[in-house]
Amino acid sequence: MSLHLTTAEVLNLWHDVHLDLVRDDEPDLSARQISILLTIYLEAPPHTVRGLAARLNVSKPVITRALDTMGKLGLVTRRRDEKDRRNVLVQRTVNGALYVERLADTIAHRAVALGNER
Amino acid sequence: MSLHLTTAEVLNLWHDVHLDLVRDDEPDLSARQISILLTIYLEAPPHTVRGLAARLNVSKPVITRALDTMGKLGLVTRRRDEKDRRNVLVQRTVNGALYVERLADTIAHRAVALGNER
DNA sequence: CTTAACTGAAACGGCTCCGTAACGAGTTTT
DNA sequence: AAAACTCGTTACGGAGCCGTTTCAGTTAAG
Repeated sequence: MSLHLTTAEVLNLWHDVHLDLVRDDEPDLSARQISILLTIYLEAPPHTVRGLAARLNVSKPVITRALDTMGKLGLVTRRRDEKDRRNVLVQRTVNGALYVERLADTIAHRAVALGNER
Repeated sequence: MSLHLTTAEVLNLWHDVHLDLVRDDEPDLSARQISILLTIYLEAPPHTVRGLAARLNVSKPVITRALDTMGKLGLVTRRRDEKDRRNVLVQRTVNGALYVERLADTIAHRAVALGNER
């Protein structure tokens, strides 16, 4: 996939993808959860609670709770850092990778559809 | 703005924009609210509760509540349809238009930043 | 004119998330 | 060894959103 996109088209892309996300049966993640998930899957590890909180400019409990929720959904896992046992390392999972991949597919599909309209 | 975007870059765009949305002080809209808002501002009127519910594949109370919330935020307004007083017509506001415009700016800015990385 | 159909809103109980403050475990400092 | 510090979690009251059901107002059909 490789596309030209204008400002108006990017807004349409935002609209279309959100429409798809709402329409499917999967639970909608909040903006914060999406940010956390994509940070974990797109940026280089290690990822700690404190680091994620600073990166998103939110409090640590927000991260803890989001990890709780996404952990139940199987999207991420936590593990103690043996080097410094105060830290918790947030790790990727197969399910999480699949989720991100599906999101990418949804976006790509909608982007291509937009491109074809012209 | 006019850019080439690969699949991986679109995913990064999703990440970056959500990061911006989380970091600013404005209240984060849910995926459903975003869908409703953009449907109202991008698609041709008239927009009714029933129509929006069908378009998003959700129940009518979901729309009613989202309109309540976004109404308080000044993003949309409701008005009775005088032709058929059962209907409620959802209308755009100046504040809502500004919100959508700012969203477009955020996306565009991040997209351009992505393009410059290459 | 009465009845049926349709629209959007309100009511209810349940679940999630929020922000703040406190806490236990682990580490570093003195 | 004790104090100070750091990290992530838990506790608490409050707010928002959810799905379902119920309702009042309006229109169309018999």
